[in-house]
Amino acid sequence: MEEKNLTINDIAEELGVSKTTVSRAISGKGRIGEQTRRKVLDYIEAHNYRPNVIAKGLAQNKTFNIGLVLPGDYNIVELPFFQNCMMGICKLASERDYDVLISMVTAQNISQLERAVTNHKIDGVILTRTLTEDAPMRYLKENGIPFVAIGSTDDDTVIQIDNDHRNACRELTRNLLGQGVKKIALVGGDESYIVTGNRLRGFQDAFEDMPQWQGSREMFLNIEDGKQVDGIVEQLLAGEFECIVAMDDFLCNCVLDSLQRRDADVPGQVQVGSFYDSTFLANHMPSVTSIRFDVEELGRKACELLLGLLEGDAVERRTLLGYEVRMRRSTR
Amino acid sequence: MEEKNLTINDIAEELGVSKTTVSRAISGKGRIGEQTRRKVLDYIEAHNYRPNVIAKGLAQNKTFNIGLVLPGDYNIVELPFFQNCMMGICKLASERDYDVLISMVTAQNISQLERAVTNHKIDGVILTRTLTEDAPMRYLKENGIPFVAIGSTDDDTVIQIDNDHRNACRELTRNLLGQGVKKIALVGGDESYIVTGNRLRGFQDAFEDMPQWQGSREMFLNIEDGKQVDGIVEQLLAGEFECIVAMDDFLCNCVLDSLQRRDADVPGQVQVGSFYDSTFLANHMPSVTSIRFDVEELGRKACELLLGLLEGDAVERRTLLGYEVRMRRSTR
DNA sequence: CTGAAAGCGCTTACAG
DNA sequence: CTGAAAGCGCTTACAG
Repeated sequence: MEEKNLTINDIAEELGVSKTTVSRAISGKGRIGEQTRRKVLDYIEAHNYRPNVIAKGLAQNKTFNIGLVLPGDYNIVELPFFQNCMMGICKLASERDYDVLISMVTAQNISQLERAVTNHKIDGVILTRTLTEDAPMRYLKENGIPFVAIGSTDDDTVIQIDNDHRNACRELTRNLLGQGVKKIALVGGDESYIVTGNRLRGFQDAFEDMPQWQGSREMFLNIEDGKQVDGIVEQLLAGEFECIVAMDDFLCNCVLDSLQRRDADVPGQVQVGSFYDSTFLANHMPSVTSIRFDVEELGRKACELLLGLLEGDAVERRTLLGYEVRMRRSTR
Repeated sequence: MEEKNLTINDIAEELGVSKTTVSRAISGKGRIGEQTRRKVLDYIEAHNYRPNVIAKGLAQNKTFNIGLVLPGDYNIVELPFFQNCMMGICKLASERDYDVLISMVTAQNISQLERAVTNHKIDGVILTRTLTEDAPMRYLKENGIPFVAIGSTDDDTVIQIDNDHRNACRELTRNLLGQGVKKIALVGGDESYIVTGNRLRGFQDAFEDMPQWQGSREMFLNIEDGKQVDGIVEQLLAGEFECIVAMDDFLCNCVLDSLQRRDADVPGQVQVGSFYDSTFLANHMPSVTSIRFDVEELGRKACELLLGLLEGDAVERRTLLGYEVRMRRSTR
């Protein structure tokens, strides 16, 4: 069990070859006789030797670690997103023999990220969200660290990957309008999140798509808590709005709570939809119309981009992943 | 900005000393003249040199990485727990110049953990939960990897740290009984989670504490979803139970939903409590009586234990952290 | 107090 | 096709 760690040196001695040869057999780089290769590989297999990645890294000036930046100041409904992202990233990294090292940052404090970088512990970084004023991103750019951003940003020097929020919201909204909704409202969150802008644009796109649509619409942004939502809902009920779309499940949940407390029937009196399905509302009664993204795949692809970047591949600057609009019982 | 990396060698040359001396100035190990030390340290400060931790590690046969094992198969309400844990761990690790490398495992697949270990990428591991049949734990023990477990286990050769679930549940239950509840039920989750057993025991302790208490109690375990809960609630309402305690916020939420659908007033007709406050129900109306733990502190302490272990300190085998019972409006 | 040398476990020109 | 040697950036006996 506790067999002392085999090294490339041990193997070389044991097999009567040089360690150069052993190294070549393992890496597959450099010419080497087929027989010698087999001999080495067989030995390795038999003694299940695993090269020391750290030493390899030192020699190649790499770490085979990628940094994953996770927000320390999250909203609870965002958690499944980060978790699924992380899963996709970890899986791909693992397949390619990289490891994932995490740095938790807040808007005010990115010291964990700085540490990982200045300590030479990572080859590149994945950002799991983008802000309009993005400290981690700025830091990485200034220091020339390779990174990819999950989320969107105007800065098109950064490699970014995102779900197509805009078109997803557009399609969901269009569906609603197409069903004859005449008074519709949008409740959205923090505008310092870039995704908020994208969702908003998608919502607006839908109206441009349907110039024949007649009715009134109302938009509320930077809404933070249930209290505010409750006020808005009160106002909307008074105005006899028939449909409320929330930008995410947290807000949507607030809307539903508020409607329930006010005895408004969903979807009879008011239809409700969410622009982001975090699985929070999956089991809600009635089930809520929303949009589904494959977040694990998003993480996986992001990681693939970063590894490509690190290995010098030409890499797509901007990747947009699909979506799936799910009309459920909270709308008609 | 893109100044090529300074090495210990560059500094030695620049200062006309040996690299041994530079190394000693940095590490503080070995005798060294105060003047030389200052000189080196000043130079380092001025050029803000950071030693290459990887190289240091190679020389010392360490990595300065700890592995964090996170479940890939989680229930959504557990997420804030893992997130807060991670925060505490990352903060302490960062302070001590360690990094945190994550492995996501499931009951069937611990390959990410195995990779990190066999690739020599970590010095030790933190487990973020314990199961009765715990594959990661078994693997770590078999391979002699130092680790600490967040959560409890019977195996007292393992270093473990946990919140005092048992006493917390005991106190909460006692409060309820003390208020004159006569028919009380417990709804609990998966018994393969050790914490389930602890909560159950705490619940039972309360009755032993109050032998004078007269009434009926009912316990339901291994409950998985809202459907099952709904059935139980129906049965309990029929039996005129006045209090339902759920083992966690997920189940509690199911209970509340079910009660609401059945028009049962909380706390008027039925009082409701939760044995674990994940912040999910924090904003619920009415606010839910439950137990609060300082999870970030838990993670922090766990990390402290592991680092102590790695540095050869004598380390407490079993650490139990406090709790806070919060009586709220869902009970009287 | 200080330094030369060997070593950690790999890789990679260079020479043969 | 194969190997001796130098090197990645540190540490650490050992000697002085």
